[in-house]
Amino acid sequence: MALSLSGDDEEYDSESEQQRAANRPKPKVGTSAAAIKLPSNRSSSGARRRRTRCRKCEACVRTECGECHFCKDMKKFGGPGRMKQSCIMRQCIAPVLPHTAVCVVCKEAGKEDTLEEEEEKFNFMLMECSICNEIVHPNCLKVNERRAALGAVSLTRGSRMLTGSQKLIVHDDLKEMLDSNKDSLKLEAMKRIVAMIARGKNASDLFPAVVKNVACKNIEVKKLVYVYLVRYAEEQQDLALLSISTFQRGLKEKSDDPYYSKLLHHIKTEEEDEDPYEEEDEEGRVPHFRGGVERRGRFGDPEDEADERDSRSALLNPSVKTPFGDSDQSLCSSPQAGPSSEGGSETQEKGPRRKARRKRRVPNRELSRELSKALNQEIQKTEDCLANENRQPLKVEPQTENEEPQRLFRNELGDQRPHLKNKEMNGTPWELRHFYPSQITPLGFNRSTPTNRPVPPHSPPKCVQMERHVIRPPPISPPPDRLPLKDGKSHVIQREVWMKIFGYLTHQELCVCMRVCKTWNRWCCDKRLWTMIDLNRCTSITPLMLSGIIRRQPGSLDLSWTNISKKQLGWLINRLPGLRVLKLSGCSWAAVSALCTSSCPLLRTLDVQWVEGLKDAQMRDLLSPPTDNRPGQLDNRCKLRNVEDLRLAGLDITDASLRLISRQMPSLSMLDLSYCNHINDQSVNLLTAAGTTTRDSLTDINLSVCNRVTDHSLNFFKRCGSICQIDLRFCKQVTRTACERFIAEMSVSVPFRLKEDKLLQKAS
DNA sequence: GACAACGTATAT
DNA sequence: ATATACGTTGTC
Repeated sequence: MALSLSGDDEEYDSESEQQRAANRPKPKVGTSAAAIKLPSNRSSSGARRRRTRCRKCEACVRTECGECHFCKDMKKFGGPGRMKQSCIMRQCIAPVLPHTAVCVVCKEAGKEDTLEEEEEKFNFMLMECSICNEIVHPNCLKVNERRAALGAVSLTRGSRMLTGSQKLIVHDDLKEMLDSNKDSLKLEAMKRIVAMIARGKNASDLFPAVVKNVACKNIEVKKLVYVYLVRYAEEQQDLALLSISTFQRGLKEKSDDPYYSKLLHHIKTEEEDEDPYEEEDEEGRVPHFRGGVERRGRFGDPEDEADERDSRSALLNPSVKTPFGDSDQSLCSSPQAGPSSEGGSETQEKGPRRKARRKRRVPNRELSRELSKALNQEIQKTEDCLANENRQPLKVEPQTENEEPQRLFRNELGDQRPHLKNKEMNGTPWELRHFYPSQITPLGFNRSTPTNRPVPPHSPPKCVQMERHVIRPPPISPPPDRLPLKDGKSHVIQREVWMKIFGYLTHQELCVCMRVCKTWNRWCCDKRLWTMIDLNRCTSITPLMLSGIIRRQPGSLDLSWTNISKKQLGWLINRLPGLRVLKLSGCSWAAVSALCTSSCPLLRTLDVQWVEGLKDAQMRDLLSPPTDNRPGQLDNRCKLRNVEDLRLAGLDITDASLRLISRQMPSLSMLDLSYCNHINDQSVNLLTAAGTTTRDSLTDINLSVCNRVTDHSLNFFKRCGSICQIDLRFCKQVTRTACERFIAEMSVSVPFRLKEDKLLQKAS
């Protein structure tokens, strides 16, 4: 939106940015820079406050790793100290507002700590409006609203009142800014205006001021003017507006710009080019905004590739688009748009108006398309802004157990914050629909290993730069405590009971539930319901999915047979401090190699079976300690030192790898070496040799379909103190007799039995 | 006042 | 697109 302004950059960046731009060229900025601040604009709404670490999350309580890029820059680790960034392993996953933050209304700090009741907590915790950046207690909004004699209105309306109260001032400011001869001010004004439109506000009184800027040389200003005019023309059902002479003049001046020359062409030919396909017009313009259900069916259809980005933008931003009166009914049924009940009501509320408008159809199909395209570009910009918003952690101050007040805030106040609602509300279900394509059937623990390695899709999607986005995990127990009913009462069943019920549902079913209403949407996102995220064989891992994963902070993540890229995987690992189980079977070594540079000290289970290209050399990289041996770099232990369950089936590894494993993985308890053709008796000897830790730690070893393993290996296993299961099924050189002999000999100390042919299991 | 590090401008 | 630099904010 203008939309690109996502409200976020509305106040905070504008002034400081301008100054910065002016001051930047010289590396050393004088202190005067700070002095030139323009407090006037800032006063109309709060400057955005920087967030600070929560000090509680797993990342915050860690010590610096000393290995990462940022640590190495630090003076304490011998670096120059120029980067001034936090250790990558310590990047807070739930940043909070600084404790000096106070409510803009009552000037007091967050008070939720003093309260017991969940709803009260919510009402008295500090929250930040992402449009105006003001920090308020939701309760103070309500109070304000009552004072304004607006009657009993919802919190949602309350927030609108707050922003609405600034409208007059803002309008005057905007006119002034548009009249100024500074492009930067014009740009800022246009950004705000388009943002207002996106919020459903009437900006028609600004039309004369905006039109003056049609000829503005600044391309950004011009684009926004264009967006405004398109919106205005649609609103007024007056395409003639689009060809007003000033507008044309403005475009002509920039006729070398394909964007504008194309548009100009359409405007010029508009009159003679009457649309002969009026009936099809609907089809012609709708594709950009197709609903999710329909889209799901089309997903992956190459013919639709071109539309995909657009349709996705629309899906992500239904209410951004809404003010522009474009097709929208598809969104009503769109699962993406759906989870939020207010999203639905908003659409319904505006429905009739839009229907009426639709009847008086814009005659020029081409132009319509052009408009849709332009609008979608703006919408896309918004989406980008939303992505950026992740960088501004939304977390509000104190972290009670019921976290994510901002999410709540957004949902509650979402109506006039299309950009927020879209991100929070439909980002989730959108991703998740793609998490579980129906054809997915997770591979088991490799008993039915494919004879032909399934080919993971090539050319992984490019990973957006998300390095420094802060993505918050879900609340542990999101409010409200009970489902609010229409009559103002609450449902008799408490949230925790619902949670138990939700606990019985599959993730796919949870995704359906998330579309029911905003409360269910919130509840169904509960971290406890997503301890394990399974994306096995999901053909395309998208950035949205990645952020969805981070928000849920799963303990277990299955990315087997996906086309995840190295960058994506590295990004994920660095942001999943609590990850215990990681399954990457069938991925490329290129991707898995991300583990070489990322530290995941808590990882307990690593599944890298059937990873193409994973041989001895790669195992060495995977298991070798960090290479930095400077003083202070004391951690020379293996990056995967805490892995207890290692799955290496189908790899071309030899004794060289096993030697490393036996030395570097002291906690290794379960080892899967099935289908490893190079594994032989000597390998088993290495694993069980005196002095190795694996000798005592191994409880479960899978050597099925290892054709070089013979009866002799069984003798080595006698040395293992903890061994409980030895799987030698389908090992051609292992005999049943040898297994029976093993059982007989072991019976003195540990009773074993044959569970299946050549599958030895401890009896008790 | 020292230190940490957020958020963004700028360089590559 | 990504990496680097740094003014400035936040904490102690």
